[in-house]
Amino acid sequence: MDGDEVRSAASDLLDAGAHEPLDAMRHSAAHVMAATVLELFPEARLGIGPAIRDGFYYDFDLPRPLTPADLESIEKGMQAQVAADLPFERYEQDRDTAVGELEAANQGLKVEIIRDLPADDATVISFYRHGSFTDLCRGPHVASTGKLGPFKLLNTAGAYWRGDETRPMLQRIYGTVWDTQDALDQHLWRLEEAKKRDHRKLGRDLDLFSFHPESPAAPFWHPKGMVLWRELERWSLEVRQDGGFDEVRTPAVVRRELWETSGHWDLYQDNMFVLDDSDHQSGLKPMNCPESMLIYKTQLRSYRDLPMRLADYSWLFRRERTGALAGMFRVRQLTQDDSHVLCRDDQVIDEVNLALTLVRRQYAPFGFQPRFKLATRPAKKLGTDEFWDMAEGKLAEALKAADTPYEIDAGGGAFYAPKIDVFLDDALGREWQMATIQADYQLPQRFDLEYRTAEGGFERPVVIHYAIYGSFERWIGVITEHFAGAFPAWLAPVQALVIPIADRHLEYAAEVQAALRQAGVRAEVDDRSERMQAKVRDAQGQQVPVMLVVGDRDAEARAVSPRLRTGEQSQGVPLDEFVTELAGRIQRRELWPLAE
RNA sequence: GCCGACGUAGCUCAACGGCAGAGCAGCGGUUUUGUAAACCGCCGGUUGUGGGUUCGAUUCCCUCCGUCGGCUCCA
Repeated sequence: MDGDEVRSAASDLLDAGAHEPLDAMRHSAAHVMAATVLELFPEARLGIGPAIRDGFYYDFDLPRPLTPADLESIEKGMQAQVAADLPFERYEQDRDTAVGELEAANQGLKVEIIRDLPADDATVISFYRHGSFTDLCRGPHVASTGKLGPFKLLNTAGAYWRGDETRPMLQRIYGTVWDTQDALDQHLWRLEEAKKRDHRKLGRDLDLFSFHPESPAAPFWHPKGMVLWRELERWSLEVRQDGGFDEVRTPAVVRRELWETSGHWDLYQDNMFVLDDSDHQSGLKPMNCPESMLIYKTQLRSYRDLPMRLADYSWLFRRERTGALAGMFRVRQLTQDDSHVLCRDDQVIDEVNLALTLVRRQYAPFGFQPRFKLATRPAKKLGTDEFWDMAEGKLAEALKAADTPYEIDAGGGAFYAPKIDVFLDDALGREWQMATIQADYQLPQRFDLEYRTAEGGFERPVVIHYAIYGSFERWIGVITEHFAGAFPAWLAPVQALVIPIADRHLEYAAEVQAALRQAGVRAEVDDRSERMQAKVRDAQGQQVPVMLVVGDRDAEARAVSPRLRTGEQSQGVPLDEFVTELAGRIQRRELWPLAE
């Protein structure tokens, strides 16, 4: 669930919002579920129950934790209500009556919602009723409970009342409902498929990385994972180099004074690993930017030096809260493909434009089509409205200059600057936020950066930050799930596996391997004393892009019989010809071989 | 950090108050094979940790560690 869903969930009762038929169905399903829960637990207090992407949830204050068996009985109760085909009826009440009735029904949480509604007379307190169940609700709903599509309750989870961790924790039940059985089955299949592709499982099966309790949430990279990492790194550095970047590297242990200057000591310390030495305090760096500021300041810069583009791929350390950790998606030690551009104010648009170009280029060999959102000023912000008008305007202009369609994420900006967020849709239709591009006017001020102008005066530069993969860790997690472990050949840890049919073919297999390696292909020989069929099976399991079966016929003709992991195979392909073709595809970073 | 669930061999799982088991993997041997699993044998465990209840705990209770689903956080 992403941030937008959270926001829409929280404002559900204040917002007519859902007008899609599917949304109405989902919201109605939440009511049907709440009705059943009240039957089973008459003392239950109701929180909120909105439609969300793919389904719905409802929050309850219950006398005891729910069990999977409870979910089953709730589902049964819901089925009964669907069978009864109870109509949904809307009615309105004035504020006092509504509060009185809800208080009588022990629904204090609902009372709180009403109390927080705007107090003007135009505010209508509307309720929806079906059967004996009524709920404070803006609607709309389907006509009757019989109109609910096929549904399934998925899981339960704790959720703070109104998303506030100082408030009581309620029990949330998630469910999904669709207009057809087919659509429901497909959704359940996607959930199932996501489980199979889980990068934590594939990372182990493909021997890419491991996690250990000795260093929770910090990945240990195995040889194959490291190959993948280096390929990704090589590609992103190539993109940076073509974009006019220079690479730098900065220390991990940094004294407190720097973080005080950057503001992290005050604002981010909870997320930092702080080290105490005898005479001073330090912090492991959670971000690279402050240190790049120091590099900038080692000389008096001229307007001619700008833009100065620095890439810093150092290790970062963030003391993430235990409950937030999630495989590669949230780790405590990470590496960003971090980019800082120090430029003049009049260069901001061009530099953001360049960033957008680099983002698209870096994503291309993965087959991703990024989508962009302009995240504008939040309620709690630094700086004047004039500043925000200017900063948002520049980002918008850069998006336009780069001919980039985008959405607006109103209020989604950081408190000190607007940003452009970049999103990807993976093979299962899941949305991931990856890159973020920010034009930062605060940090140069904090570090008192300046440059000599043509006129001999001093001006303050702007810093544009972005990381395109985001972090290597998270990127590897995402692409592992996107490709289900079947990485394109240019990324695959083993690109070609030579499979000799019998021991007498080992010598020729070694020749084939040497020819491949000569051409820059990561090639191995499966010299185990196994049947060829078993070697093929294992290679398929490891998602090796290309298997090269060699036997008598091949050795004699200096040929190979390739099999792609897609199942496609041919025989007697001349060795040189095949090596050239494969090496070419790898060098061009083709999205190959792909299942259908 | 909070709510809930989970933790048994390298992996996937069984046993659920009474001798801890299977498949795969690994190792040894046999087999030398033409495109998704050859055959035989062997090894493998202080049931995450510490404590409690019990004649007896993998099983029940508590602590801690870790993981998972969410919430919160993601300057």
